[in-house]
Amino acid sequence: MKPLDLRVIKTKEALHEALLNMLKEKPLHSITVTAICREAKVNRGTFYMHYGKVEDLFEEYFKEIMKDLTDSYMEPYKHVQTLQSNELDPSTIRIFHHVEKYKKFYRIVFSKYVPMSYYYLLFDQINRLLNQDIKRQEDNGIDKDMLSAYQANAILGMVIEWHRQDFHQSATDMNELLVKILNFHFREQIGK
Amino acid sequence: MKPLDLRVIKTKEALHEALLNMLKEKPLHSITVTAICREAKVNRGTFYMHYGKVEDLFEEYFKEIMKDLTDSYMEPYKHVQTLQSNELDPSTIRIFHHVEKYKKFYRIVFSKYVPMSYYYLLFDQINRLLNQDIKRQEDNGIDKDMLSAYQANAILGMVIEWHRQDFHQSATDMNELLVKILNFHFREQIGK
DNA sequence: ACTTTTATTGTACACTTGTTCAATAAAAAA
DNA sequence: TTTTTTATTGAACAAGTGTACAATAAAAGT
Repeated sequence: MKPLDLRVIKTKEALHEALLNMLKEKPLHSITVTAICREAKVNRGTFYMHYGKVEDLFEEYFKEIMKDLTDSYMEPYKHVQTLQSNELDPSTIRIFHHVEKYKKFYRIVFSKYVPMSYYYLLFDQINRLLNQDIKRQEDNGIDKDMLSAYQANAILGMVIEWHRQDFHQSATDMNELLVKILNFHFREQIGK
Repeated sequence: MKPLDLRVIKTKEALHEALLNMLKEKPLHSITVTAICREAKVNRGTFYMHYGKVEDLFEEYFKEIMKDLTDSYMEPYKHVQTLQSNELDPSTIRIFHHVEKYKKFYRIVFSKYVPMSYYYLLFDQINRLLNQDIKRQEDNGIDKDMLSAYQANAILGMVIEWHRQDFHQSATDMNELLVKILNFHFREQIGK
Protein backbone atom coordinates (compact mmCIF):
# COMPACT_ATOMS: atom_id res chain seq x y z
CA MET A 1 0.00 0.00 0.00
CA LYS A 2 1.22 3.50 -0.92
CA PRO A 3 -0.49 6.09 1.26
CA LEU A 4 1.63 6.35 4.37
CA ASP A 5 0.99 10.04 4.74
CA LEU A 6 -1.87 10.70 7.14
CA ARG A 7 -2.88 13.82 5.22
CA VAL A 8 -3.57 11.78 2.09
CA ILE A 9 -5.66 9.30 4.03
CA LYS A 10 -7.66 12.08 5.66
CA THR A 11 -8.23 13.85 2.34
CA LYS A 12 -9.34 10.70 0.53
CA GLU A 13 -11.65 9.72 3.35
CA ALA A 14 -13.27 13.15 3.25
CA LEU A 15 -13.74 12.95 -0.53
CA HIS A 16 -15.14 9.43 -0.36
CA GLU A 17 -17.63 10.36 2.31
CA ALA A 18 -18.67 13.48 0.42
CA LEU A 19 -19.30 11.53 -2.77
CA LEU A 20 -21.29 8.87 -0.93
CA ASN A 21 -23.47 11.51 0.68
CA MET A 22 -24.10 13.26 -2.60
CA LEU A 23 -24.94 10.02 -4.41
CA LYS A 24 -27.98 9.75 -2.15
CA GLU A 25 -29.22 13.04 -3.56
CA LYS A 26 -28.30 12.99 -7.26
CA PRO A 27 -26.85 10.79 -10.01
CA LEU A 28 -23.09 10.46 -10.47
CA HIS A 29 -22.96 12.29 -13.79
CA SER A 30 -24.45 15.44 -12.30
CA ILE A 31 -21.99 15.63 -9.40
CA THR A 32 -19.16 18.12 -9.98
CA VAL A 33 -15.62 18.18 -8.64
CA THR A 34 -16.31 21.60 -7.16
CA ALA A 35 -19.36 20.35 -5.26
CA ILE A 36 -17.53 17.34 -3.83
CA CYS A 37 -14.69 19.55 -2.63
CA ARG A 38 -17.12 22.04 -1.13
CA GLU A 39 -18.84 19.19 0.72
CA ALA A 40 -15.58 17.55 1.78
CA LYS A 41 -13.93 20.86 2.70
CA VAL A 42 -10.98 19.95 0.53
CA ASN A 43 -9.25 22.27 -1.90
CA ARG A 44 -10.12 21.59 -5.51
CA GLY A 45 -6.44 21.45 -6.40
CA THR A 46 -6.01 18.65 -3.89
CA PHE A 47 -8.72 16.65 -5.63
CA TYR A 48 -6.83 16.91 -8.92
CA MET A 49 -3.69 15.80 -7.11
CA HIS A 50 -5.29 12.38 -6.52
CA TYR A 51 -7.91 12.03 -9.24
CA GLY A 52 -8.52 13.20 -12.75
CA LYS A 53 -12.30 13.30 -12.58
CA VAL A 54 -15.27 12.44 -10.41
CA GLU A 55 -15.49 8.99 -11.97
CA ASP A 56 -12.00 8.10 -10.78
CA LEU A 57 -13.09 8.67 -7.19
CA PHE A 58 -16.08 6.40 -7.69
CA GLU A 59 -13.82 3.81 -9.26
CA GLU A 60 -12.00 3.43 -5.95
CA TYR A 61 -15.22 2.27 -4.33
CA PHE A 62 -15.87 0.02 -7.22
CA LYS A 63 -12.59 -1.79 -6.85
CA GLU A 64 -13.47 -2.54 -3.25
CA ILE A 65 -16.69 -4.12 -4.44
CA MET A 66 -14.81 -6.19 -6.98
CA LYS A 67 -13.07 -7.92 -4.10
CA ASP A 68 -16.41 -9.05 -2.73
CA LEU A 69 -17.40 -10.19 -6.22
CA THR A 70 -14.34 -12.42 -6.36
CA ASP A 71 -15.21 -13.97 -3.03
CA SER A 72 -18.79 -14.50 -4.17
CA TYR A 73 -17.74 -16.04 -7.43
CA MET A 74 -15.32 -18.42 -5.79
CA GLU A 75 -18.01 -19.69 -3.44
CA PRO A 76 -19.17 -22.63 -5.64
CA TYR A 77 -15.56 -23.76 -6.02
CA LYS A 78 -15.36 -24.47 -2.32
CA HIS A 79 -17.66 -27.40 -2.97
CA VAL A 80 -16.36 -28.82 -6.25
CA GLN A 81 -13.03 -28.75 -8.07
CA THR A 82 -14.11 -27.99 -11.61
CA LEU A 83 -17.36 -26.36 -12.53
CA GLN A 84 -19.51 -28.35 -14.91
CA SER A 85 -22.61 -26.46 -15.87
CA ASN A 86 -24.78 -29.57 -15.76
CA GLU A 87 -23.75 -30.55 -12.26
CA LEU A 88 -23.92 -27.00 -10.91
CA ASP A 89 -25.91 -26.63 -7.73
CA PRO A 90 -27.95 -23.40 -7.94
CA SER A 91 -27.60 -22.76 -4.24
CA THR A 92 -23.81 -22.54 -4.49
CA ILE A 93 -23.79 -19.68 -7.01
CA ARG A 94 -23.30 -16.46 -5.06
CA ILE A 95 -22.75 -13.92 -7.82
CA PHE A 96 -26.35 -12.72 -7.93
CA HIS A 97 -26.39 -12.45 -4.17
CA HIS A 98 -23.35 -10.23 -4.46
CA VAL A 99 -25.13 -7.94 -6.93
CA GLU A 100 -28.18 -7.88 -4.70
CA LYS A 101 -26.02 -6.93 -1.74
CA TYR A 102 -24.53 -3.99 -3.64
CA LYS A 103 -27.72 -3.09 -5.48
CA LYS A 104 -27.19 0.64 -4.94
CA PHE A 105 -23.80 0.57 -6.61
CA TYR A 106 -24.93 -1.55 -9.51
CA ARG A 107 -27.77 0.85 -10.22
CA ILE A 108 -25.06 3.44 -10.82
CA VAL A 109 -22.79 1.10 -12.75
CA PHE A 110 -25.59 0.16 -15.14
CA SER A 111 -26.93 3.67 -15.57
CA LYS A 112 -26.89 5.25 -18.98
CA TYR A 113 -24.54 8.19 -18.60
CA VAL A 114 -21.80 6.43 -16.71
CA PRO A 115 -18.61 5.62 -18.67
CA MET A 116 -18.03 2.12 -20.04
CA SER A 117 -15.02 1.77 -17.74
CA TYR A 118 -17.04 0.38 -14.83
CA TYR A 119 -18.66 -2.18 -17.06
CA TYR A 120 -15.21 -3.29 -18.17
CA LEU A 121 -13.99 -3.57 -14.59
CA LEU A 122 -16.92 -5.86 -13.91
CA PHE A 123 -16.55 -7.79 -17.15
CA ASP A 124 -12.82 -8.24 -16.63
CA GLN A 125 -13.32 -9.55 -13.14
CA ILE A 126 -15.89 -12.17 -14.13
CA ASN A 127 -13.93 -12.94 -17.27
CA ARG A 128 -10.76 -13.53 -15.28
CA LEU A 129 -12.55 -15.80 -12.83
CA LEU A 130 -14.21 -17.83 -15.54
CA ASN A 131 -11.05 -17.94 -17.58
CA GLN A 132 -8.98 -19.60 -14.90
CA ASP A 133 -11.53 -22.37 -14.70
CA ILE A 134 -11.80 -22.77 -18.46
CA LYS A 135 -8.02 -22.93 -18.79
CA ARG A 136 -8.10 -25.88 -16.37
CA GLN A 137 -10.45 -27.80 -18.68
CA GLU A 138 -9.34 -30.07 -21.50
CA ASP A 139 -8.90 -28.49 -24.90
CA ASN A 140 -12.04 -28.38 -26.98
CA GLY A 141 -10.70 -26.49 -29.96
CA ILE A 142 -12.35 -23.24 -28.90
CA ASP A 143 -10.33 -20.10 -28.23
CA LYS A 144 -10.44 -20.02 -24.43
CA ASP A 145 -10.39 -16.22 -24.19
CA MET A 146 -13.35 -16.01 -26.52
CA LEU A 147 -15.24 -18.68 -24.62
CA SER A 148 -14.79 -16.97 -21.27
CA ALA A 149 -15.67 -13.59 -22.78
CA TYR A 150 -18.81 -15.21 -24.18
CA GLN A 151 -19.81 -16.78 -20.90
CA ALA A 152 -18.82 -13.87 -18.67
CA ASN A 153 -20.76 -11.36 -20.68
CA ALA A 154 -23.71 -13.74 -20.96
CA ILE A 155 -24.06 -13.67 -17.18
CA LEU A 156 -23.71 -9.89 -17.27
CA GLY A 157 -26.56 -9.85 -19.79
CA MET A 158 -28.74 -11.49 -17.19
CA VAL A 159 -27.63 -8.96 -14.58
CA ILE A 160 -28.43 -6.09 -16.95
CA GLU A 161 -31.89 -7.52 -17.58
CA TRP A 162 -32.32 -8.10 -13.87
CA HIS A 163 -31.37 -4.48 -13.22
CA ARG A 164 -33.85 -3.33 -15.87
CA GLN A 165 -36.62 -5.28 -14.17
CA ASP A 166 -35.54 -3.37 -11.05
CA PHE A 167 -34.22 -6.52 -9.36
CA HIS A 168 -37.74 -7.80 -8.84
CA GLN A 169 -36.62 -11.44 -8.87
CA SER A 170 -34.71 -12.76 -5.88
CA ALA A 171 -31.05 -13.66 -6.22
CA THR A 172 -32.07 -17.28 -5.67
CA ASP A 173 -34.50 -17.07 -8.61
CA MET A 174 -31.66 -15.78 -10.76
CA ASN A 175 -29.42 -18.65 -9.72
CA GLU A 176 -32.02 -21.17 -10.79
CA LEU A 177 -32.55 -19.34 -14.06
CA LEU A 178 -28.85 -19.38 -14.84
CA VAL A 179 -28.62 -23.11 -14.26
CA LYS A 180 -31.69 -23.65 -16.42
CA ILE A 181 -30.19 -21.60 -19.22
CA LEU A 182 -26.83 -23.36 -18.94
CA ASN A 183 -28.63 -26.64 -19.48
CA PHE A 184 -30.86 -25.22 -22.18
CA HIS A 185 -28.81 -26.13 -25.23
CA PHE A 186 -28.41 -29.62 -23.80
CA ARG A 187 -32.08 -30.26 -23.38
CA GLU A 188 -32.95 -28.52 -26.62
CA GLN A 189 -30.60 -30.63 -28.66
CA ILE A 190 -31.31 -33.91 -26.92
CA GLY A 191 -34.96 -33.33 -27.63
CA LYS A 192 -34.57 -33.01 -31.36
CA MET B 1 -39.36 12.44 -40.78
CA LYS B 2 -39.39 15.74 -38.90
CA PRO B 3 -36.85 18.11 -40.44
CA LEU B 4 -38.61 19.90 -43.26
CA ASP B 5 -36.77 23.13 -42.63
CA LEU B 6 -33.73 23.42 -44.86
CA ARG B 7 -31.86 25.40 -42.22
CA VAL B 8 -32.06 22.50 -39.77
CA ILE B 9 -30.79 20.07 -42.37
CA LYS B 10 -27.91 22.35 -43.25
CA THR B 11 -26.97 22.87 -39.61
CA LYS B 12 -27.08 19.18 -38.74
CA GLU B 13 -25.06 18.26 -41.80
CA ALA B 14 -22.41 20.78 -40.85
CA LEU B 15 -22.25 19.45 -37.29
CA HIS B 16 -22.12 15.86 -38.45
CA GLU B 17 -19.30 16.54 -40.84
CA ALA B 18 -17.38 18.54 -38.26
CA LEU B 19 -17.62 15.72 -35.72
CA LEU B 20 -16.55 13.11 -38.26
CA ASN B 21 -13.51 15.18 -39.19
CA MET B 22 -12.53 15.70 -35.58
CA LEU B 23 -12.91 12.02 -34.76
CA LYS B 24 -10.03 11.33 -37.11
CA GLU B 25 -7.85 13.53 -34.92
CA LYS B 26 -8.90 12.81 -31.34
CA PRO B 27 -11.18 10.59 -29.22
CA LEU B 28 -14.84 11.43 -28.73
CA HIS B 29 -14.55 12.25 -25.04
CA SER B 30 -12.01 14.98 -25.69
CA ILE B 31 -14.09 16.78 -28.34
CA THR B 32 -15.92 19.82 -27.00
CA VAL B 33 -19.17 21.42 -28.14
CA THR B 34 -17.30 24.66 -28.68
CA ALA B 35 -14.76 23.01 -30.96
CA ILE B 36 -17.41 21.27 -33.06
CA CYS B 37 -19.27 24.53 -33.53
CA ARG B 38 -16.08 26.38 -34.40
CA GLU B 39 -15.28 23.69 -37.01
CA ALA B 40 -18.85 23.59 -38.36
CA LYS B 41 -19.24 27.38 -38.31
CA VAL B 42 -22.45 26.98 -36.36
CA ASN B 43 -23.44 29.02 -33.34
CA ARG B 44 -23.08 27.17 -30.07
CA GLY B 45 -26.63 28.07 -29.12
CA THR B 46 -27.81 26.32 -32.27
CA PHE B 47 -26.02 23.15 -31.21
CA TYR B 48 -27.90 23.18 -27.92
CA MET B 49 -31.14 23.69 -29.84
CA HIS B 50 -30.76 20.21 -31.36
CA TYR B 51 -28.53 18.30 -28.93
CA GLY B 52 -27.77 18.23 -25.25
CA LYS B 53 -24.18 17.10 -25.53
CA VAL B 54 -21.54 15.88 -27.98
CA GLU B 55 -22.58 12.28 -27.36
CA ASP B 56 -26.09 12.97 -28.65
CA LEU B 57 -24.67 14.05 -31.98
CA PHE B 58 -22.65 10.85 -32.22
CA GLU B 59 -25.74 8.86 -31.28
CA GLU B 60 -27.40 10.01 -34.51
CA TYR B 61 -24.69 8.26 -36.48
CA PHE B 62 -24.98 5.27 -34.30
CA LYS B 63 -28.67 4.84 -34.99
CA GLU B 64 -27.90 4.76 -38.70
CA ILE B 65 -25.49 1.93 -38.06
CA MET B 66 -28.10 0.06 -36.05
CA LYS B 67 -30.17 -0.18 -39.22
CA ASP B 68 -27.34 -2.00 -40.96
CA LEU B 69 -26.98 -4.24 -37.92
CA THR B 70 -30.61 -5.26 -38.22
CA ASP B 71 -30.16 -6.11 -41.87
CA SER B 72 -27.03 -8.09 -41.06
CA TYR B 73 -28.69 -9.95 -38.25
CA MET B 74 -31.68 -10.85 -40.35
CA GLU B 75 -29.48 -12.33 -43.04
CA PRO B 76 -29.51 -15.96 -41.76
CA TYR B 77 -33.32 -15.83 -41.51
CA LYS B 78 -33.55 -15.46 -45.24
CA HIS B 79 -32.42 -19.06 -45.47
CA VAL B 80 -34.27 -20.73 -42.60
CA GLN B 81 -37.45 -20.02 -40.64
CA THR B 82 -36.35 -20.56 -37.07
CA LEU B 83 -32.77 -20.42 -35.94
CA GLN B 84 -31.57 -23.58 -34.23
CA SER B 85 -28.06 -23.17 -32.95
CA ASN B 86 -27.06 -26.70 -33.91
CA GLU B 87 -28.17 -26.38 -37.51
CA LEU B 88 -26.75 -22.88 -37.92
CA ASP B 89 -24.61 -22.42 -40.98
CA PRO B 90 -21.61 -20.23 -40.06
CA SER B 91 -21.55 -18.60 -43.45
CA THR B 92 -25.05 -17.19 -42.99
CA ILE B 93 -24.20 -15.23 -39.83
CA ARG B 94 -23.50 -11.67 -40.88
CA ILE B 95 -23.28 -9.85 -37.54
CA PHE B 96 -19.48 -10.03 -37.30
CA HIS B 97 -19.19 -8.84 -40.86
CA HIS B 98 -21.31 -5.87 -39.90
CA VAL B 99 -18.98 -5.03 -36.99
CA GLU B 100 -15.97 -5.43 -39.26
CA LYS B 101 -17.54 -3.09 -41.78
CA TYR B 102 -18.03 -0.39 -39.14
CA LYS B 103 -14.82 -1.14 -37.28
CA LYS B 104 -14.03 2.55 -36.83
CA PHE B 105 -17.33 3.22 -35.09
CA TYR B 106 -17.11 0.17 -32.87
CA ARG B 107 -13.68 1.20 -31.70
CA ILE B 108 -15.38 4.32 -30.34
CA VAL B 109 -18.40 2.48 -28.98
CA PHE B 110 -16.21 0.07 -27.02
CA SER B 111 -13.78 2.68 -25.78
CA LYS B 112 -13.42 3.26 -22.08
CA TYR B 113 -14.62 6.81 -21.60
CA VAL B 114 -17.71 6.64 -23.73
CA PRO B 115 -21.08 6.50 -21.92
CA MET B 116 -22.87 3.17 -21.44
CA SER B 117 -25.71 4.46 -23.63
CA TYR B 118 -24.14 3.25 -26.89
CA TYR B 119 -23.60 -0.19 -25.48
CA TYR B 120 -27.25 -0.30 -24.52
CA LEU B 121 -28.34 0.76 -28.00
CA LEU B 122 -26.32 -2.14 -29.38
CA PHE B 123 -27.47 -4.57 -26.72
CA ASP B 124 -31.11 -3.59 -27.17
CA GLN B 125 -30.92 -4.06 -30.90
CA ILE B 126 -29.43 -7.55 -30.73
CA ASN B 127 -31.67 -8.38 -27.80
CA ARG B 128 -34.75 -7.35 -29.74
CA LEU B 129 -33.73 -9.37 -32.76
CA LEU B 130 -32.96 -12.46 -30.72
CA ASN B 131 -36.07 -12.01 -28.63
CA GLN B 132 -38.44 -12.12 -31.56
CA ASP B 133 -36.97 -15.47 -32.56
CA ILE B 134 -37.04 -16.87 -29.04
CA LYS B 135 -40.67 -15.84 -28.61
CA ARG B 136 -41.46 -17.92 -31.67
CA GLN B 137 -40.02 -21.02 -30.04
CA GLU B 138 -41.95 -23.44 -27.83
CA ASP B 139 -42.02 -22.68 -24.12
CA ASN B 140 -39.11 -24.18 -22.22
CA GLY B 141 -39.88 -22.75 -18.79
CA ILE B 142 -37.18 -20.13 -19.09
CA ASP B 143 -37.97 -16.41 -18.86
CA LYS B 144 -37.68 -15.41 -22.50
CA ASP B 145 -36.43 -11.90 -21.76
CA MET B 146 -33.69 -13.31 -19.59
CA LEU B 147 -32.73 -15.87 -22.19
CA SER B 148 -32.42 -13.33 -24.97
CA ALA B 149 -30.52 -10.96 -22.69
CA TYR B 150 -28.18 -13.83 -21.90
CA GLN B 151 -27.63 -14.77 -25.52
CA ALA B 152 -27.46 -11.23 -26.89
CA ASN B 153 -24.87 -10.14 -24.38
CA ALA B 154 -22.91 -13.37 -24.85
CA ILE B 155 -22.40 -12.46 -28.50
CA LEU B 156 -21.45 -8.94 -27.44
CA GLY B 157 -18.89 -10.51 -25.12
CA MET B 158 -17.28 -12.07 -28.15
CA VAL B 159 -17.34 -8.75 -29.98
CA ILE B 160 -15.71 -7.02 -27.00
CA GLU B 161 -12.98 -9.66 -26.90
CA TRP B 162 -12.61 -9.36 -30.66
CA HIS B 163 -12.22 -5.61 -30.33
CA ARG B 164 -9.63 -6.08 -27.57
CA GLN B 165 -7.63 -8.34 -29.85
CA ASP B 166 -7.85 -5.47 -32.32
CA PHE B 167 -10.09 -7.46 -34.70
CA HIS B 168 -7.17 -9.65 -35.68
CA GLN B 169 -9.46 -12.59 -36.52
CA SER B 170 -11.57 -12.38 -39.65
CA ALA B 171 -15.34 -12.05 -39.39
CA THR B 172 -15.57 -15.53 -40.89
CA ASP B 173 -13.36 -16.91 -38.11
CA MET B 174 -15.70 -15.30 -35.58
CA ASN B 175 -18.70 -16.90 -37.20
CA GLU B 176 -17.16 -20.33 -36.92
CA LEU B 177 -16.19 -19.67 -33.34
CA LEU B 178 -19.73 -18.67 -32.44
CA VAL B 179 -21.18 -21.82 -33.92
CA LYS B 180 -18.58 -23.90 -32.11
CA ILE B 181 -19.41 -22.25 -28.81
CA LEU B 182 -23.15 -22.65 -29.37
CA ASN B 183 -22.60 -26.36 -29.76
CA PHE B 184 -20.12 -26.52 -26.90
CA HIS B 185 -22.51 -27.43 -24.11
CA PHE B 186 -23.94 -30.11 -26.35
CA ARG B 187 -20.64 -31.84 -27.00
CA GLU B 188 -19.41 -31.32 -23.50
CA GLN B 189 -22.38 -32.95 -21.91
CA ILE B 190 -22.80 -35.77 -24.41
CA GLY B 191 -19.19 -36.63 -23.76
CA LYS B 192 -19.58 -37.17 -20.05
C1' DA C 1 13.17 18.71 19.37
C1' DC C 2 14.77 20.03 14.99
C1' DT C 3 15.10 19.63 10.06
C1' DT C 4 13.42 18.07 5.81
C1' DT C 5 9.95 16.70 2.89
C1' DT C 6 5.65 17.19 0.79
C1' DA C 7 0.47 17.47 0.90
C1' DT C 8 -2.62 21.09 1.10
C1' DT C 9 -4.21 25.74 0.45
C1' DG C 10 -5.54 30.14 -1.84
C1' DT C 11 -5.36 32.62 -5.78
C1' DA C 12 -5.36 33.22 -10.49
C1' DC C 13 -5.95 32.15 -15.46
C1' DA C 14 -7.88 30.71 -19.91
C1' DC C 15 -11.31 27.85 -21.27
C1' DT C 16 -15.88 25.15 -21.67
C1' DT C 17 -20.67 24.67 -20.28
C1' DG C 18 -25.49 25.48 -20.42
C1' DT C 19 -28.79 29.02 -20.55
C1' DT C 20 -31.22 33.40 -21.81
C1' DC C 21 -32.60 37.16 -24.93
C1' DA C 22 -33.31 40.45 -28.45
C1' DA C 23 -31.96 41.02 -33.31
C1' DT C 24 -31.62 38.96 -37.70
C1' DA C 25 -32.12 36.24 -41.69
C1' DA C 26 -33.79 32.40 -43.98
C1' DA C 27 -37.37 29.34 -44.88
C1' DA C 28 -42.46 28.19 -45.25
C1' DA C 29 -47.15 29.74 -46.00
C1' DA C 30 -50.38 32.91 -47.97
C1' DT D 1 -44.52 38.65 -53.84
C1' DT D 2 -45.64 39.59 -49.39
C1' DT D 3 -46.48 37.98 -44.88
C1' DT D 4 -45.69 34.93 -41.23
C1' DT D 5 -43.09 31.77 -38.85
C1' DT D 6 -39.01 30.19 -36.83
C1' DA D 7 -34.06 28.72 -36.96
C1' DT D 8 -29.93 30.98 -36.33
C1' DT D 9 -26.94 34.43 -34.47
C1' DG D 10 -24.21 37.18 -31.15
C1' DA D 11 -23.71 38.73 -26.78
C1' DA D 12 -23.68 38.05 -22.03
C1' DC D 13 -24.13 35.33 -17.69
C1' DA D 14 -22.93 32.34 -13.71
C1' DA D 15 -20.80 28.18 -12.96
C1' DG D 16 -17.43 24.37 -13.59
C1' DT D 17 -12.82 22.66 -15.55
C1' DG D 18 -8.03 21.84 -15.51
C1' DT D 19 -3.73 23.80 -14.57
C1' DA D 20 0.00 26.56 -12.29
C1' DC D 21 2.46 28.70 -8.47
C1' DA D 22 4.06 30.52 -4.21
C1' DA D 23 2.83 30.27 0.74
C1' DT D 24 1.71 27.35 4.42
C1' DA D 25 1.14 23.64 7.52
C1' DA D 26 1.33 19.06 8.61
C1' DA D 27 3.44 15.04 8.30
C1' DA D 28 7.93 12.00 8.14
C1' DG D 29 12.88 11.43 9.03
C1' DT D 30 16.80 12.38 11.90
